[in-house]
Amino acid sequence: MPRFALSPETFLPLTPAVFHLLLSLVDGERHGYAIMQSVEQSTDGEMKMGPGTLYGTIKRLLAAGLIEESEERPDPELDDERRRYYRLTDLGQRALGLESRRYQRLVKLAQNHGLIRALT
Amino acid sequence: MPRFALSPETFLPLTPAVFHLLLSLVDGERHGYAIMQSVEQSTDGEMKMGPGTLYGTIKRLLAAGLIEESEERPDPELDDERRRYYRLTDLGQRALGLESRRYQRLVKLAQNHGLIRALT
DNA sequence: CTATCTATATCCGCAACGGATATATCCGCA
DNA sequence: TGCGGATATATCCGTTGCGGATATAGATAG
Repeated sequence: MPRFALSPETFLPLTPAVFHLLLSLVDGERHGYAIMQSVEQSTDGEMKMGPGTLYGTIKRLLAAGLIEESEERPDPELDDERRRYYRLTDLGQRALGLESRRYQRLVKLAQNHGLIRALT
Repeated sequence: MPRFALSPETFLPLTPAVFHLLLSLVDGERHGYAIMQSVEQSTDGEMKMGPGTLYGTIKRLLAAGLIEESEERPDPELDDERRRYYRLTDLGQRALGLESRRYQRLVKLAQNHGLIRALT
């Protein structure tokens, strides 16, 4: 936990790995391995996150205060004790929102220059 | 110049610095210092590219074949001999288009998760 | 009972970023 | 005409982050 609450702008731009990891937590808690699968699935296999990137990035995001570990466990029947669950902090949520808006402006720029068409 | 023409997909995802540099060349040739100013201006000062990032990135993009140096000089009256002009290669153009579309899909994802609103 | 998947974690080489520094030219202006 | 700030390119190098390889071990299916 950082001694001073940093403003989310200081983390921008996010690296692609960080962006995808945060995005995979936007709907609720997930454990590491599930994040890995979620990133690959939501990008149709385009983005693959190996264990080195995954756990290294988790560690950095914890230290930066963008995610935090959850103590809640699911039903013991469905649980796997090895798992460690993570969720977005308010700071992480805000950084993700800001970065998404940044992407949106870049898409607009690219459209204005004829690189891509607007979606119908 | 690479011995084998790589497909543009192999360069994805682009780093933010690379993306902005390529984007600033999409409308035509520019010299290094003008790229720096263009990036800052087109992002309303949000993205600032110092000389270390600028010239280091230019060197890497030349080696990768995404940009190339232009031999054409403007009117001698308007010219500054110190300048070195660069333009996108076909490969660079394609990589930029692919990355823009990738951003577009990510924006869509973020919208579906309520992180941002769709633009009118 | 054994192979494969799940799950976490660390190591470490490599690439990229980016501030600092250096050098020199261009240009407006006093 | 000469002074200073903006223009312009380039390198150096410390720090960060990526990402494949490797290790360990419990869960699961056949």
